[in-house]
Amino acid sequence: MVHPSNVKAPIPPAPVVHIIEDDASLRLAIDSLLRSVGLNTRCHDSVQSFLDDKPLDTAGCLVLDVRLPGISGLDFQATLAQRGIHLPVVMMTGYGDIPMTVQAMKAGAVDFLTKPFRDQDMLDAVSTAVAKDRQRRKDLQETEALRNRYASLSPREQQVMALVTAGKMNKQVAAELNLSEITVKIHRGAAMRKMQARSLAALVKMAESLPQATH
Amino acid sequence: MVHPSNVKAPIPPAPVVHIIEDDASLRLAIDSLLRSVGLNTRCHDSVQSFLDDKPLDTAGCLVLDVRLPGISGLDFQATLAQRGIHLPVVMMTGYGDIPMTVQAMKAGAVDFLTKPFRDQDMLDAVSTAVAKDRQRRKDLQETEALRNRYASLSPREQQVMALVTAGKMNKQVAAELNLSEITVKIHRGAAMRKMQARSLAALVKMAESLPQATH
DNA sequence: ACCAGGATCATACCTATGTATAGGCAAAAT
DNA sequence: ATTTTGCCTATACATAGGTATGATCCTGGT
Repeated sequence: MVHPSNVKAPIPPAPVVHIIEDDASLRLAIDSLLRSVGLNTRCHDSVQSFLDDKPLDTAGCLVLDVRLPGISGLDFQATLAQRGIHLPVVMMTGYGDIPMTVQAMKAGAVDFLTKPFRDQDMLDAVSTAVAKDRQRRKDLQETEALRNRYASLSPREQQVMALVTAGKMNKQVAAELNLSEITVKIHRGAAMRKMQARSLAALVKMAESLPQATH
Repeated sequence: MVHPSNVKAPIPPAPVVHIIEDDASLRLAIDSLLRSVGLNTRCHDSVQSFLDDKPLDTAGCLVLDVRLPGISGLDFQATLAQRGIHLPVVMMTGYGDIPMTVQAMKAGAVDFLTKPFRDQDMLDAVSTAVAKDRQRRKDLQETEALRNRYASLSPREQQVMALVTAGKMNKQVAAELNLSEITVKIHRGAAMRKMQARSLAALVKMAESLPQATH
């Protein structure tokens, strides 16, 4: 008999906190703090080390020093965005000033901690950041499934779906696309089937949440 | 003949910047700076003065000192939220620290300027804040019109609309509400008319954007 | 050469939806 | 007391939507 957890457990996704900090002792301190509350961690002494590693398939967050060898943590935020890495960032600093803080927060940092910080503050920030990433991934997963289904529609079916969800009647769609009404019905039915929409209302809602960017 | 601007001009909404700063000279400096670029302003030396005045019917923003007589600017942010005042806030400080900055930004401040700041920084922040408020008011206006129409529906019509926009067929709605199908059709038709929806798709979209909170 | 899939259309049939007309009932407003 | 309003129902008809069957045409790949 197999242990239940190997059979039906959804397996808690085990978030990974990526620590990027060049000071070894602080890095280790954060590492053991986070591990003490059951979080998985990956330690890096530079951004390059993180970029080479990047297991981005699991939820998590970044804990990032502002002052890093070679690049500022603030600039690195921009780099992350460019590369499509959307892990929430918890920023740390020893010698930060307010403009720096403002910039980091505007760029979407979850928190900005000044060294030395209290353990609890770090834990709270990481907890918030991880929750944020979980939510983001959940949303992403939902719309991705939708996109896949949408991509499986033939060009015509996509056209018909667009007009139908815009509120047009079959005959109007037919007129706009120079088709017979019966053909529109065929495409419409195929779109409903492929999109797994059991009602027009459901299809409209899907169409609504489709145009969302990749975040 | 009347001047064209008095006839068909949509009248630029004239945003108002509310300045709350107890230091008279700085207050005047900000006031003249903002007026120099054509913005309307209201000056206050305390939060009470602002709360007594509050012409909140026009778009605009708040320029707020962190240290104010009687209350901290940070606490005042919470007060504003409680009172349903959603003007974007540009925070200023002479002696701010990073935790303070983080808290203000988390609470939604548009920017956090350290005195002395450059004129251009203030102008940029105010410009962003005003644009934000314009967008918020625009969104609000749209959903408000929708809410009014929804409020004009009878309870039954609202029920029917909810089920119909959830994708149920008339007969299913009838079963759930213990009605005859024909009655559902009546309510459904009335809902479409009152909501000014020319198609089911339109009604579904309206239902989607209705539940939004007041921001 | 052959086949699969996409696109097109037709006939036929059934179901779903919309509206008009007409009536009954109860609560609230005038 | 009367009117209005919301709510409920029915019959009848018209339009819209959905699906099945069958067929033609084209294109890209085996």
